[in-house]
Amino acid sequence: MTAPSLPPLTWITDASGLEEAARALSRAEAIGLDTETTGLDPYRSRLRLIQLATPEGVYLVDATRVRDLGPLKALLEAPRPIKVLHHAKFDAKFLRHRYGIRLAGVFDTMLASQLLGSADGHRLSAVASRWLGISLDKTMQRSDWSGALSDEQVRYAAQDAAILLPLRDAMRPALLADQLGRVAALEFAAAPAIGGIELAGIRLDGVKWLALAREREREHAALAEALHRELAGADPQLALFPELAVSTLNLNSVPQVMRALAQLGLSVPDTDDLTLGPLASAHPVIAKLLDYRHAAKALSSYGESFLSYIHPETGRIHPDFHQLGADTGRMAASNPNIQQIPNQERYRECFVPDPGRKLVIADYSQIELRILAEVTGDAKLRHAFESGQDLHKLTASMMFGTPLEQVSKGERQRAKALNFGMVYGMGPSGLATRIGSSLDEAKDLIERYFAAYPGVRSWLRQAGRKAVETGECTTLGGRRIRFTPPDPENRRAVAGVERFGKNAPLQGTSADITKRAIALLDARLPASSCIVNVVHDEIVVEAPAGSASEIAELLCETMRDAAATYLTRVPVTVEADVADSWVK
DNA sequence: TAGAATCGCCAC
DNA sequence: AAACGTGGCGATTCTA
Repeated sequence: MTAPSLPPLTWITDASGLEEAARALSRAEAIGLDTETTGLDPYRSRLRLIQLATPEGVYLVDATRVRDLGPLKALLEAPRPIKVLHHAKFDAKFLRHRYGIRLAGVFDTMLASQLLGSADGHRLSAVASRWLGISLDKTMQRSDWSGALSDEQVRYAAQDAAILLPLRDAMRPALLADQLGRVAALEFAAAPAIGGIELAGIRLDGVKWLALAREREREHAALAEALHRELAGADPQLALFPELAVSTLNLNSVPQVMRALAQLGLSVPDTDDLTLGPLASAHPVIAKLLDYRHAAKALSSYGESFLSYIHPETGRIHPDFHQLGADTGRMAASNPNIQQIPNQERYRECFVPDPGRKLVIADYSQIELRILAEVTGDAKLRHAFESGQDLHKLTASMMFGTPLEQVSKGERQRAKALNFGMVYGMGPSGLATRIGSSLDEAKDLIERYFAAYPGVRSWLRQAGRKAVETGECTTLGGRRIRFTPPDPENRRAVAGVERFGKNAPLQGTSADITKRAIALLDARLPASSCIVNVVHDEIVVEAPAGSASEIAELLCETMRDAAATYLTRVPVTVEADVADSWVK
């Protein structure tokens, strides 16, 4: 379980050494690539070492002495040799920021490990141990890399790069045996591009945001005062000491609010929006409580504290994107979660381009329903998209036998709920709650929906069954989503897996498409433009004002190309807008 | 008392 | 009791 002996080390401290190394490296089929930095933030930390490994030896580039990586640029940006990295996004960000190098031809052992779906733990040490039976000492990882390096640091740095080659040799056959070659190529190509998105960040107008926050603070305070009066006044005991009551009742506490409501004669099983919403019209205090919670949420998540995410050096927000954040293959984001900014204009208009530039906002229209049409092959659903007509209206027309031009608002609304519900594996009771109908009515609607789209019924049934039986779902991009099959006796667990089995291939294929678009865009966009945000089926690019309309066209075309890689029987529509803020 | 668990809610 | 999928996160409450 010890590390193999280290191949010879070659220090690179000047341009001629680098050129010689580049010649040797370009002959390799694959090279291990790793970097050591003084910190995690590309804007505030420096690259200290660049380690490049071949089976013959490891080159150590002293980045404090070699400022120009020119001789390596072509090699790092070309598809060959393969660059093997662990968590390529991290190194790619530094290389792009410090040297303008757009890393390509990547094999990422971290992503490979995640795709292979082994147990948790995808750090290099865990992966090396799992695949090579080697124990790596990572104590040097967080050591001080800013000054002179100890022998131990150098050994550690070289070993991290050297280990990547045998690691790839071990993982590649496993990926191929598991039919994961296609999705691995997709993820590997997207990784440096996603690093580019983090590096670019997105500008937030702090003045505007703060004004919005202040407005909400006033709202919040007024609602809190009114609620305290109404809720505390109801308690005969507390009514004797209203001042005390005002200071003790915590409006953010579910049990406390529940008790206070009970004293008003309003006993509720839950205090969430779904439960209280229908009661709001009859009870003003509940309406006020919901308003209060809205303001409280706005303030805690999207108040003044949000400004701390603005990077002092760039003046922009640089969220973390988790490439394989969801089991379905979707990305997740954090610090902040840029994918859950309120969809209201007053928030979104605070996200702006630099002066003289524009935001180009593009999104796929109803992509998951188009994927549903593709995978089910349902002739009517495919035809609906081919016709280019209003899908929900068309669905309503088929469900209710109403001529297209006579479809009522209510009919269209119900058809829309059905269309969206199908993507989530919704059942009769879920639909009934959603649209406020009886269970029988919901059952009738579902029956009408499946009568309109018979191919959808059979596919969904099969997808649910397959997930339960095999413990696996697949996407059109070749992604395999594996999980422990449910206990057949556990009806709830079985139902849950059935719903997942219906949704995951659709959501996951959507992720495949968006990631493909990200990778293609990174290669096609001119250097003056960059992707600044991605929200599942939406891509935002910042571009010079003068070329924004051309970039919009390029964005649309590229997103369509990405979709066409996986959807061959259904047309895909992309809508793009050029704007001065993140508002379409 | 720190961290885990839970509730509630934001997005697509 | 549950009730349509995927996440992240703030505030409160629980737990060791």
